[in-house]
Amino acid sequence: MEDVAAHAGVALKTVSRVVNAEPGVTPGTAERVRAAIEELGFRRNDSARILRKGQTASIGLVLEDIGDPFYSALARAVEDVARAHGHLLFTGSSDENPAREQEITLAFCARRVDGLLLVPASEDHTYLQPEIEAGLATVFVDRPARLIEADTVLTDNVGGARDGVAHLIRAGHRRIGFIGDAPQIYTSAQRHRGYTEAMAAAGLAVDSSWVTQSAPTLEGVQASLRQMLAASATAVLCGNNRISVTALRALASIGRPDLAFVGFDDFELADMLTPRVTVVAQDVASLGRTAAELLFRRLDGDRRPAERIEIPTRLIPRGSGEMPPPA
Amino acid sequence: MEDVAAHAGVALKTVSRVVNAEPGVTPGTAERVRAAIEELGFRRNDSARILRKGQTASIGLVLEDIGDPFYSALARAVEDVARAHGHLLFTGSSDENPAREQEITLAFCARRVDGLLLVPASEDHTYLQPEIEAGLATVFVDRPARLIEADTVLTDNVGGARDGVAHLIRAGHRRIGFIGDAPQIYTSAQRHRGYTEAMAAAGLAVDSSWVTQSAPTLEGVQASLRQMLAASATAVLCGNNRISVTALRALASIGRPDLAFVGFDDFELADMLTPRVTVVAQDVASLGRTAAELLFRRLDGDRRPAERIEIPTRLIPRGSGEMPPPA
DNA sequence: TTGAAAGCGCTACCAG
DNA sequence: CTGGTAGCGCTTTCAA
Repeated sequence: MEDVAAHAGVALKTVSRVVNAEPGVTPGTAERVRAAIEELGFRRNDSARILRKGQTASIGLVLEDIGDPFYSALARAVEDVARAHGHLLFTGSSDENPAREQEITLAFCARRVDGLLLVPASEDHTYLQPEIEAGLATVFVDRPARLIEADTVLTDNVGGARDGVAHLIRAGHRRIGFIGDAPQIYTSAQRHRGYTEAMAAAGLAVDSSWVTQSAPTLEGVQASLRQMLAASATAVLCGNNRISVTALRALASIGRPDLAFVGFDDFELADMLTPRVTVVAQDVASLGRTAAELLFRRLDGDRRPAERIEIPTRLIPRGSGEMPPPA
Repeated sequence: MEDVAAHAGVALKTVSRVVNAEPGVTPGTAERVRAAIEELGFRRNDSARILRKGQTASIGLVLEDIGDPFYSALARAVEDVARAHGHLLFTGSSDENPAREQEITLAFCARRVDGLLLVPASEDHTYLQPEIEAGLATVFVDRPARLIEADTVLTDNVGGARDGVAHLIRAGHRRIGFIGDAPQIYTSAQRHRGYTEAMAAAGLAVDSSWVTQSAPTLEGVQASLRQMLAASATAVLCGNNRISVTALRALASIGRPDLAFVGFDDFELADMLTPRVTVVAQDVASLGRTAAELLFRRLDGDRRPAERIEIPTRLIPRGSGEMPPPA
C-alpha cells in the first residue's frame, strides 16, 4: 500500500480510502491511485485489515464429516448465507470425535472467526464458555449444546419418527421394529423416543427384540433384522439413512425385501429401488440456512436469549411404507 | 498477551515463548505463565501472528458445489491432508460460474492463504498470474488451468471412457451411444474423446444420432435415449453420475430398462438398482489427496516445473454393462 | 480533500 | 535464561 502511495504520489491513507471506496477523494486522485494499483498488481492484505478491525468476516463450520452428503448439503446452505453476508467459510470434520471437535473449534477461535456453527460431537461444551462470553456468536446445529446455554437449530426428530411409525400403523402394522444408531447420539435417542411414543399412543406393545440401537454395520443390522423377523415384526423404522441403506442390503441378502420399511432421512435414488423407499425427509438445507441466518442475526447485534428452533420433517410415501402386513 | 505478562510478572516476550513452546524458559517461570494464561482464559490471536509471520497456515479450496457428493468427497480428502500439515481449510462453491470462481479465489488471496486448490470454472486464469508469481502455490484439480502453467491433477478421463466402451464392445455391442454433459466442460469433452477413440479402435462407425452433449435434464436425456434407440443403438455410455441417474430414470419411464449401460463415475446404491449398474469409477479421494499433497510439497519448497498427474479409473462390472445386445 | 502518526497483537532480532 | 524494541500492513483519529 505504501508502494502504491509512492507510485501515485499521494499519502498511504489516500490509497486506503480508494481501496475501501471511502468518500473524500477527488476523482482525479482516485484515478491516479487506481492506475498505480493496477500497475503494481496490488491486492489489499486482509490479514492486516482483520488485525486492525477486530473482525475477520469469516465463520467456522464444524461438522461430523464434510464428505457425507447430509453434511455437505448443510455446508452448502451455510455457505450461501455466509456469502450473502460477505463472510468466508472455514469447514472442519470432527469424525464424531470430541477431542477433534474441540481442536477444530479452538483453532477457529484462535483465528478469531466472527461466528461458529457447530454440529457437536462432545458431551461438554463448557470449554466454549469463555469464547462466548468474549463475544463469539455460536449456533448449534442438528444436536443441542451440552452444559451451556446456546442457540440451537434442530430437526423435529421425535415428531418425524412418530409420523413414520404412525404411517406404518395406518397401513395395518401392529408389530413394528426400530433400528437406530448408538443411543449416545442425540438424534438417535430422539428418534427412538418418537418411535416409543407413537407405539404407546396407538396402544401397541413393544417387544424388546424388535429394537436395536448401535453403530450400523452390515452384520449388526442383518442380525437385528433376523431377530426382529423371528419375533414376528412386520415393519421397521430405520433411524438414519446409513442404516436404511444397510438394512436394504441386509434385507436383500437374507431374502426378505418384503418387510414394510420407513427410513428416517431421504436419500438419492430412494425412489428408484425396489420397492421404492418411503422416508421421513429432513430439510437439511433449511436446517443449515436457518442456523446460519440466526448466527448472522446475532452478529448483527441481536441480544435476545438463546433460541431453540425445530425444523419440521415431511413424510414421503413411495411404496415400502404402504405395504400391508402379511394376512 | 500483555495482560498475561503483567499477571505473571514477566515480559511479554516470555509469554510468547511459553505459548509457542520455544526453548529458553525456566520450568518455574513457564508454570507461572501457564497459570496466568489459564486464569485469564487467554488464547493467542492468530490474526496478529499471521500478519507478523506472513504465513496463514490455511489453504483455500474452490470447487463447483460443496453440496455435491463428488466434490464433498474431494473436500474431505483435502481436509485430511491439510490437517496433517497443520493447516485450516477455506471452501467455496463457484457453481460453474467463472465470475464466482474469480471472486472466491481473489477473496482467498486477499486472506493470503498459503495455497490454493482449484476446480476451475473459468476459461482464463491469467488473473492468477500475479498471485502465483508473488508466491501463491496453486494446484488445479479435476480440470486443467487455462492460459497459464500450473500443477494439475486429473482423472484419466479419456482412458476411463475408452475402457467403458471397450467393455461394452466385449459384451458384443457394435451400436453404442454416448450421453455427455456440455462439451465446454473439460471432463465432458475428454470422455467424449475416449468414446470416439474406443469406437474407432474397434473399427466401429458412430451414428451421429447416438451422441448427445448438453446439460442433463430429464427431458433432454429422455429425448436422447429415444433418438438413440430409434437409431438401433443397443448400449450407452453416460458421461457422469448425474447423467447416469437421469438416464436410469428416463429408461424406466420409457419402459426400456434393458439397454446395456455403463456410467462414468460410481455412485451410492449403483449396486442396488435393477439391473445393477456397471461403472467406470473415479478415485475421488485419491484425486483430492494427490492434489493436496502436491500443494504441500510446493509449500515445502519444491520448485520443479509444473506437474500434470493423471489418476487411473477402475471399471466395476455389476450387470448393466454385461448384458449382450438383443439377438 | 488530504496527510501524519498511533497502534491492532504478535514475533524477530539483538541486548543484557 | 530473560527482556526491550522494531515492525508486519492496515485502519483510526486527528490535524492541516
